[in-house]
Amino acid sequence: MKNQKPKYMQIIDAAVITIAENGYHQSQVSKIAKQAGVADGTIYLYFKNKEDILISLFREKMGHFITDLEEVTRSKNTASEKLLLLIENHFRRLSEDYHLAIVTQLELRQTNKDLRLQINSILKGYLKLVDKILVEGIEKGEFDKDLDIRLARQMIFGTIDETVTTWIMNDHKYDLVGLAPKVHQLLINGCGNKN
Amino acid sequence: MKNQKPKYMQIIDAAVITIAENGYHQSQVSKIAKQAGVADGTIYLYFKNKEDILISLFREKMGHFITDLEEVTRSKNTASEKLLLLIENHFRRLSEDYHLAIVTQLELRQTNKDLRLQINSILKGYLKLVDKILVEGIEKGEFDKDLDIRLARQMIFGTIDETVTTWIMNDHKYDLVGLAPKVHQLLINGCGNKN
Amino acid sequence: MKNQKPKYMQIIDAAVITIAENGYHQSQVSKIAKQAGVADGTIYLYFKNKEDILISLFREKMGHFITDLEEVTRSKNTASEKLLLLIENHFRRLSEDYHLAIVTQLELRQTNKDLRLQINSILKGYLKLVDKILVEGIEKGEFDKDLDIRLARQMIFGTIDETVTTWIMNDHKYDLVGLAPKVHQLLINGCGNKN
Amino acid sequence: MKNQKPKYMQIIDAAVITIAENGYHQSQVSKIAKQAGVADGTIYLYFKNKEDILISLFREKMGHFITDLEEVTRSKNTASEKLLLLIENHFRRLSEDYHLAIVTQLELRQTNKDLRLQINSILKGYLKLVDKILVEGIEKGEFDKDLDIRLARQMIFGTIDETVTTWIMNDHKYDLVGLAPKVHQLLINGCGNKN
DNA sequence: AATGAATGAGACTTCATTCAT
DNA sequence: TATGAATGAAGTCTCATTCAT
Repeated sequence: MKNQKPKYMQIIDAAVITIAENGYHQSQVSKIAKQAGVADGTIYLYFKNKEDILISLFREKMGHFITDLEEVTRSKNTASEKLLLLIENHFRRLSEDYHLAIVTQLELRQTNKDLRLQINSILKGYLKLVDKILVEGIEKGEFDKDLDIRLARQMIFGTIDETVTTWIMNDHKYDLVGLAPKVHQLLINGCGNKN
Repeated sequence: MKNQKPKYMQIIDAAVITIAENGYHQSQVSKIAKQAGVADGTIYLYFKNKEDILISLFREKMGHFITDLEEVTRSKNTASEKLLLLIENHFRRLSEDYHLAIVTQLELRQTNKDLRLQINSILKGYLKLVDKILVEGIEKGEFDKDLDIRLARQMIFGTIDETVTTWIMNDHKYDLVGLAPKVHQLLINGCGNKN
Repeated sequence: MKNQKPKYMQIIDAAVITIAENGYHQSQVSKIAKQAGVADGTIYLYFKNKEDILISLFREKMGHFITDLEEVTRSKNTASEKLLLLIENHFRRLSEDYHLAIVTQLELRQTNKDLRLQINSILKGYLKLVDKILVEGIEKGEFDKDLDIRLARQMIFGTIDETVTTWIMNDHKYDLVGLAPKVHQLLINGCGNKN
Repeated sequence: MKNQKPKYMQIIDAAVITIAENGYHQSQVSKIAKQAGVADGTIYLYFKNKEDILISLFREKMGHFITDLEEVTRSKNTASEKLLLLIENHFRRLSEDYHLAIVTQLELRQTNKDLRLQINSILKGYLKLVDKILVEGIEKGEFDKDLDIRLARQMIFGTIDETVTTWIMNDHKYDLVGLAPKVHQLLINGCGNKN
């Protein structure tokens, strides 16, 4: 693990709260520092610059998430079951940390192209996991053998992402995790073997 | 040689090019004005402020698009055919105007919440059209009668959106329109009547 | 008379209204033009620049006023009576045109030094009239023969001016003209106990 | 070599000099900052905005002045003597700081209504002191028992103010403080012949 | 004479980052 | 390590004035 020092995570957690509550453009370094209970300058002892806070935030929070997902899905036998677990975990994770959900779904997208490229590279792990499940499903005959993996992955990720974003935009007033089975069914139908 | 385009559209087109080429945060009003071939102050004869350029841009470009889609889909009989037309048109529209694609998929999302709320309200027309197709499909027995329309809509929009974004992130090096039938098949399977 | 063309006075009157209602800094040339019912550019056919409108405004409105005062005071025999007439006329004039009062007492003072120097030179005629009354009063034995004319003039003008300004600042909610006799008495007698 | 003055007063003093020498409208924040020997941004660590500099300037410079006047006049027994002290101190204060005199008499009056309202509220203390002297003078029989206090106050303030402004407009080429006794005499006795 | 669309210079303010302590 | 006062670059918008019609 990169940095076990308390202040490092302290600042990242402060950034999540600050950004969720004030929005990305109203989250000045000084505001994050105050939330973290450190001086402005201290931030720069732990992060190269402001962008580095955001990338680190995403890496720490989503990196663990992806590792967890890999472990969890290993326990299931079928691709379909793995996909359900993935969706459920994804939804649960963001349901449990509403601040983080706002930050990753809404606020972190207001950043420039460079930052988003770096975020995408972190997301690659997630997409690779989806691909692995798809390949396995095809091999096992659960999914259509002519399935275009790239498109299927985009459908799965796009649907999950859009579902979460809509949930946030509606002030998370309904149960997100409860939607998992239905979303799973939709996606399985999409990938499914028609015959 | 006078430019016959009214200044209003001239400035919007200049904004699309400038933002696509320089990124949202590097598209100063002065840069847009220079691209449009007008003085900085002229911008403010046609737009209330910078944000107004962006909202107008989206409304002009996407508003027409939605109206067009409504007309085009009317010509087809089945919901499935309508959905295919919708996907094809969406892909074609953004394929044909790569600058616009970058702006709507990447750059316009870096804006503040207010602006995105306005953009979302314009998008409502698109989402309503998707809903209409879904309802029709269910009534005609093409789609599962227990289909959750909101989730299906999120799948359709999320998949299309993610497909376009990925295409742009990969520097549009493959044919987007050509993907339409396969994307359509994936989505139809998802919504489809299983029995 | 300098300019008898209707538009000239039309623009000056529009300037008085616009400045009185919106304040000096919110009275753009375009706003004055709209109030006058002419195009922006037309203003520049009658005035060299914006400052010229203000100077002309002051000259037209106050120039006549000073000429009038000279005539009116000629009818009286004593300096004291002349001073009373001067005060009464000054107060009446501004009471009758509240817009003009606001403009000359408050708004026109927010201008730069150059403009105020020109305004002061117009005011010279007024101050000369006061001086003439003072000299006459001394010669006739009404006033102290050792009176410092410059200081006395500053007292008279300063007192009148301050009285009008205070009246405006209090939203002209009391009768200004009615104060004339008392102000006159003060100036003639001062605060002193005569016995 | 560090400047020991706290930055707050350093900036206010710089503003007085800058405004006196360049005029209000040519006193950009950057010019004041340069005069103060600080960076532009530093201004905003001590003042909310540009207007706040001016209000603070007036409060610091005139607030103390009014407090001083209250103390000084307490040492005298008669209202007449107190008035003389007030005039002398007023004149001396502005004679000694010519820059400040220009700023308060000419430049600060070119500001918008909001700012002037705030300035007026600071001036209230001065006017109250005048009122106190007048009341005392009436009670002691020095002044006419029928004296209209509001008008008398306007005469006193108006005369003093006009005298200072005229002195500045004449490039302070004569001794202002030396005028105090005569101004005092005028105000006490008026223009009238005492015989 | 009259129009009014177009011009473009100019300034306040913010905030990521630094560095002396 | 930690601080936080100080920095200074950079951009949106206004509005007096012009000039082609």
